Order: sequence, then C-alpha cells, then structure tokens
Amino acid sequence: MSEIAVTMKDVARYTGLSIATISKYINGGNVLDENKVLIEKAIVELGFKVNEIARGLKTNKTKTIGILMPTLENMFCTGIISNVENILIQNGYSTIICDYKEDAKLEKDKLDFLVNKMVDGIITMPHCISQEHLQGVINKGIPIVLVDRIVKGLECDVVLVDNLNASYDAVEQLITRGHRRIGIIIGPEAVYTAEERLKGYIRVHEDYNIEVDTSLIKNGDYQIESGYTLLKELVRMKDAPTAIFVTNYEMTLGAIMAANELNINIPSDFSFIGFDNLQMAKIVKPPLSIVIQPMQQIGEAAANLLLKRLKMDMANFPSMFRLKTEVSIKGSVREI
Amino acid sequence: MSEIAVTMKDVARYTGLSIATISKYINGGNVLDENKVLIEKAIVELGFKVNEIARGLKTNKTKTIGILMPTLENMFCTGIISNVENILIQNGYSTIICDYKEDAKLEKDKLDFLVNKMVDGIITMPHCISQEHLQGVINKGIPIVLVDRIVKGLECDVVLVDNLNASYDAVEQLITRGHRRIGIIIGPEAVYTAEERLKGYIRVHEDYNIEVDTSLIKNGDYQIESGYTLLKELVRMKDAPTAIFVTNYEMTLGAIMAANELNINIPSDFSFIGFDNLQMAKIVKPPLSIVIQPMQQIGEAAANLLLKRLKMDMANFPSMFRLKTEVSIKGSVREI
DNA sequence: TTGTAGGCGTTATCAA
DNA sequence: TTGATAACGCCTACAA
Repeated sequence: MSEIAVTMKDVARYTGLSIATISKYINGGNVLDENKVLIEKAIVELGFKVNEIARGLKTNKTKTIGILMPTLENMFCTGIISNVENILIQNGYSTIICDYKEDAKLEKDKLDFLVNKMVDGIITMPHCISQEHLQGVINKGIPIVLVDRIVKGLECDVVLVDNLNASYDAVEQLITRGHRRIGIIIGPEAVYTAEERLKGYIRVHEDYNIEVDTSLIKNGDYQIESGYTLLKELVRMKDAPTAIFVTNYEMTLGAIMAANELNINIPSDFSFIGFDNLQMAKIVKPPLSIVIQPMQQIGEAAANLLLKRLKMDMANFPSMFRLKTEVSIKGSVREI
Repeated sequence: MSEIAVTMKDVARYTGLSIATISKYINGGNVLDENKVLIEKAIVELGFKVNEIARGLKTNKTKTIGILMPTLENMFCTGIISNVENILIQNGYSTIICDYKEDAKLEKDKLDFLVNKMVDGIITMPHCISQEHLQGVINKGIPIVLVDRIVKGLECDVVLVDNLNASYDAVEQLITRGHRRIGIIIGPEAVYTAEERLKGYIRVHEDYNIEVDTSLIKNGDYQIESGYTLLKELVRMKDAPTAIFVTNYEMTLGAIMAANELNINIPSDFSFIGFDNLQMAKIVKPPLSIVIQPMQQIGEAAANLLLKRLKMDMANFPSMFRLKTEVSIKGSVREI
C-alpha cells in the first residue's frame, strides 16, 4: 500500500556512488559529468525527493515563513497574505498560514506552533500578543516583521499604513466640501489601526476648528453587521451627520446595505466615504469614495524586509515602513 | 543575540539523568516521582521545547494536517477552514493552510510542499489536480479527504453537499410559486459544484415540464463582479426572467448591488434566491432567501473522517458524505 | 526505573 | 572528485 520513501541511500546504491556524493550533487557541488547524468537518471527513476525534515534538522533552516493573521474572514488580511506569498515564493520560500481567530490564547499558541515548525521567519498582524512573547521569538533568532499594527515597547520591523493621515485626508475631503457634522464608524478601541484612524478624525477637526461631537463616533468591530447597525444609528440621530466615513471594508459593506434598506440616497441624503476594496467601490451606485490601502505594497514591503533580515542584513533595524493611502473621491460625496 | 535552542541533552545534563529518561518523561513513560519534579523544573528553568523536526524525523509523524484550498478570498472556503481547524486542534493536530490561487501549477506545487512537510494527512478542495497526482500522495500513505468536489476516477474520501438537489430545491420553490422563467447565475463550467447545480436546475425544469431557456443560464466565475454583471444582463433581457437564482455568496453580493443600482425592487420586480452567508441575508432588505450550506458540518465531517483514517481505520473506504443544504425562503421571493 | 546504543535522512569535514 | 564518518535532536529496543 504505502510506498516507502526513497532516500539518498537508495540513490547511492542505485548509482554505485556514496551518499556524500549524492548530497553534493543535490546541493550543487562538483561532480563528474558522467556521474551527474547517472544520478539524475536515478533520481527520476526512483522518484527521489529530499526529505526536508531531515535537511531542516541538519541545517536549522526550513525555507519556510510563518504568516500569522487575526482572521481569514477579512479581505484586507487575505489580501496581505496573497501579496506576501507572491514575493516569498519567488524567493524560494514556502509559507505556513495561520489565523488565530482574533483569540489571544490562540495567537500565542499559533506563534509557538510556528516556532516549533522551525520557520525561518514570521510575518504577523498582532493583536493581543505581548511584547515579551514576541521578543522571545526574536531572541531565538527568528526575525519577525509586523504588519499593519505595532506592538508597544517592541523593537521590531514593521510595515503599516499612515492610518492617522489616511483618516485625516478622508475627513478633510468632507470638510472642504462644507460638511461639519461627520459621522465615523471606527474599529474596536483596542485595535491600533482604529486608534490611529480616530486620532486623524479628531486632529483634522481641530485643525479646522470644528468641535468634535463624540456622539458621531461609533465603535464597531470591523464586521459587516456592525457597519449595518451603526450606520442606522447615525442616520436616525435627531441631529444626523451630513457625511459618514466608514473605516474598513466589511463595515462599509454593512453600511451600504443599511443605506439601501433605508432607501437613503447617496449623496443627496448624506455623503459617504468607505474603505478598501476598489472592486466593490466601482460596483456600487453611485461610485463609492474610498480610502485605498496599498495592499500590494504592504505585502511586498513586509516580505522583502523579512527576506533582507533572513540574509542577516540588519541595516536600519528596527525599520518602519509607513505607507501612504490614497483617497479616491467619487460620486458618493457632494458639496453642501 | 540569538539564544541557542535547548535540547534534551541540556535537560539531561541539568538533571544528571540520561537523555533516554528525559525522552521517556516527555512521552509519558514511567519515571520516579522525584525525577519527574526534577525534570519538570529543568524544563521550565531552561525553557526546553521538543524539537518537532527531529521528532518527526524519527516518528514519521508531524501531528500536522495540510489544508489546501483554491483561494482565501471566498467565504465558503475560509468557513470550511475554520471549522476543520477547530476539530483538528481539539485532537492535538496543527494545520498548515495553503491556498493555490485557483492556479493549476500552484495547486500541484503546494500539494508537494505539504507532502514534503510530512503532513500526516491532507484536506483539500481540488480544482485542476489530476487523479494521478493525488493518488501518488495517497500511495505514500498520506490520507486525503476531498471537500466540496470530487475528482473523477479517484478513490478517495469526500465530503460535499448535495449540490444537485440544493439547486433543485431552490428552483422548485420558485416554480411552485408560479415562476416559469427563472434565471440562474452559475459558477465556471469546469467546476464540479457548478456542474451539479446546473444539473439540478435542469432536472427540476424537466420534472415540472418546463422548457429550459439556455439564455437564462449565465456562467460567472464565483466573484463579486460577475454576479454584478450577469444580473444586469438577465434583467435587461427582452424577455427577462421573473426570478433569479445566484449560486454562491460572492456573486450574490454583486447581484444585490446591481439590483440596488438599477433601483430594482425585490421581490416585486423579480424574486431572488442567493447562496450562503446567513449574516448578509438578514441584513439585506427584504430579507434574502438563500441556500444555506452546512459549513460547520462539512468542516467537521471532513476533519473527523481524516482523523479516523489517521487512526488506520479504513472502514467504508472510500466514503462519501453528501450533506443536505437548506433553502430558507424569505421576503425576497413572492408568488406570481 | 534508568541508561546505552543505534538509527531516522541529511549535511559537512576531512582524508584519500 | 569521492567517500568514510560524525553530527543534528529525538525515539526506542534492550540491557543493566
């Protein structure tokens, strides 16, 4: 039934050479041409494959990278994963993707799992993980690149977007079009990106001398349903906002659905700016104004930074890439 | 900088015992109580962790399962992953999640990657992979459970839903409410689930003696945009359907957006049945009728079946679980 | 109960 | 160029 795995020993026997020579050939060493063809023939004939486990034991390298994300149910996360993977694969690395379902214990466990699997490096979007725990991994010689969020007190490479100014810019677009009461649907308080986006919202209000009405600030959970619920709350306020800014894709989706349900006309009833997902923005009518995060750049920057560390190049450690977002204003925003 | 990993050897030295004894303790063998505490102390003190790579080399078991999916950008796929993982983790297994981006070569490569990583078993939603390739893996003694789709000619455990009758039932609901011209937005021709769902559509037409108008059958690609585009096509037909059935979540999303954009009223302009995602169905107004796939059951059944095979229990091999879907009819469907 | 010794499939050193 | 040989960290008879 189950075939026995072919090892170098078998190839050696088949060719009449020694295991050492086979190994050398496999790893690109010098071997007589005639032996090369002999070995090559044996390899295909026998169907030999290097046992990565054994190799890893010896080299302490697995040529695989761990990717640890809070969830797979979020387009931003899966987008990052995709782009990171593309670069890594090009460079001969494989990936182990983990999601910790936004659960603190799972986050810790999966991180340990990756360490146990001897990944050569880790890219993660951290949530509750402690500085100490991550530091412990780094101390083991496993480089980590943080994505999208920082971890307070940790010296670590990180790639993120300038969330504060992303939010600032979006809200500014509304302000310069005459809006003064601007509702915002933001992520959970504990999440770094949500904090930053809120700061941007507040700062731009200050810069334009507009008082912040905290009743216009709604904390969601980055899921569809909270976008749906919170938009309704905003719209139904006695003194409703004239514009609404929603700060991630899933909540934008929910908000749009709520607006449709309430037969609200965008932008005549209120202006609207959403987040991420260009594809959706084009589909919705009127075309959705959105903040576009450079997902490809984020993923690529993170992967390339890690690759650099893997080559033991520690220049500018810890380095922070703070990528810029773009605000795309379309028909969903109007002047008042 | 990078701490050197602590091994059993270190624990042995620290405790004055032999490596063999440490190993025995780790693996639950009999050790003197006093030595137990001694070892335990050493382990925490030194921060020892079993090197899974080395262990795997010896035992030929990695206690990890590969999950290979076509994409992470699809709620059905990530839902399955989540549920599979839950069961596996409970049983002491870890997972390596791979997505092959619906790419034939990548599908093959990632499968090989998992094999190289010596996973103990694999759960996959296959796409282009050949029967031979999968058979090769199985022959290596690595059990595979297919999810959602079969592979022609391959004897393999599989867990899927009764797609044919899912589609049959949904369309039947429309027929019994008087609809005769029913549009369907289906997946790519090459995909098993799409084939089956189309068969159901056709069979129910036959059973009710309704002629199938092939212009009402639109092939999409299971992405948002095709749902959006194809719904428009259907609605704009000279002889437009009175009801539309969309056969996955992403396309349902796109279709809803198109309907909103066209100011189409559901169900007075036409009736609508979508797919998956209960959460969204509740949010949309009117409440969406949908076909509900038992994602949790699918994931759990697949995981449990694999677990069974891992225990060398080959009873009823190959077995096929064909789970039933549920049609939930809400306000988006009306009688005519 | 404990320890010795051999082996899992590679890589790497050093003679030959 | 090739081939013994000794690791890598762990498991497992078998012996003590």
